[in-house]
Amino acid sequence: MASACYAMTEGLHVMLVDHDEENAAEMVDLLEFYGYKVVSDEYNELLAKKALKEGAYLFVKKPLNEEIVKHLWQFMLTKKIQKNEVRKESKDEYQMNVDDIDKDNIVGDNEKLSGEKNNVSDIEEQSDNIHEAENNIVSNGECKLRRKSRRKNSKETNEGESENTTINKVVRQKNCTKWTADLHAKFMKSLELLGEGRCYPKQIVEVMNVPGLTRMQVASHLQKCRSDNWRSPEERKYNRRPSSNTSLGDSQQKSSFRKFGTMPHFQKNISNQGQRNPELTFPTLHTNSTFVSGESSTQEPLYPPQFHVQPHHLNIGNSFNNSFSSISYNVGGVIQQQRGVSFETLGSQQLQGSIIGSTNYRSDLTLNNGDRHTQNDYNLNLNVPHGTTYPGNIMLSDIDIESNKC
DNA sequence: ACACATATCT
DNA sequence: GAGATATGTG
Repeated sequence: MASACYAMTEGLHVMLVDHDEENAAEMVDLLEFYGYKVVSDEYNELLAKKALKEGAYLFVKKPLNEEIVKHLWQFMLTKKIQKNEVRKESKDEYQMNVDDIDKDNIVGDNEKLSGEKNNVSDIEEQSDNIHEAENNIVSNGECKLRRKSRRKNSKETNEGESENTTINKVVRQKNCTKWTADLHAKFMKSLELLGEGRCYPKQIVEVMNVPGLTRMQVASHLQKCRSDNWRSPEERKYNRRPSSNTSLGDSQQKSSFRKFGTMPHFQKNISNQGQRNPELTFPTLHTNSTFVSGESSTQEPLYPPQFHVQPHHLNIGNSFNNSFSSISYNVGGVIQQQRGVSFETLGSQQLQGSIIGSTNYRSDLTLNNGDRHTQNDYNLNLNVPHGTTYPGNIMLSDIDIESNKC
């Protein structure tokens, strides 16, 4: 290899963006000559800016000369060290590494660079350790370890990044689903359609029919909603949950009601409600004006699907309408709901209109009509006008530029 | 093996 | 705090 620092460059990827195909081809040759993996893309300024925003280390203005290309790795390494130091909060080590890499000295210390490279592939090593552990354990933990391994493999497959295995092992940032108001509304609508006892993440995903949305994401969102007593994100934002509702802490409360695998049945929970341990009685939320329904004990609102977790929300009747109504009337930070309003008559269309009218909904959005969320719904909207001039056309990164970080 | 609920992490 | 990921369970 042409460079003495190949050990450092071989794991690096350079995204080359150049509208001049001839020049791009030359640059690819040059970069590859020095051991960089080149990810060549068509001229795409949006992608370029996005990559920088997402963490690309360098954006070099062309024309590139050989010296720049030859030592791109140093800039990347410096940035990586800095990033690691921020994590470790170890200023001493940081200074040592920076000192070791004399910026005036083009050729770095191969041994130290190799060590740094090992840091880059920490994840690979951890992965190997897992496999080692699996091989060594033959007891009851074997099944669990297998499962762990399977999950791991499955995850890698699902990420759909099989084309570039090197990037796969380094890049772990995932797309971060933004639960926008409309997406959440669609989520809630799905719950309504599924009905009590059928609100499982898998079913919800299917009903929502949002491309790219996974069961895990829905499950996570479901968990969030449940943990906050089925209040919409907007509602949660402006109406804090009373902290003095119970003598038990949240964790204790949750563990007290942990039931795995199956969802509770509506009737069963109603009949059991009066027999619950008084210590486990849940607070009522309607005193916080976030929700209004009949005030009698038999008409306490129910926030499905997890009745056993939120028994204090039980309501015999159209529970979902109540739940949705709560959302409708509390978005935008203003509680508009009035006591005594009957939500039994609120249909989904009313719900939809209410939400759209008070938030930033897209006017063309309709719930559960197969409306596709394009990639832009989940990725950054850079909104960069065509023709914007950028400082250069080569970026060096060790992250997945297609992913959004939380 | 799978999906779930919950805990924990980022 | 939101969302992703890990863990334990049925």
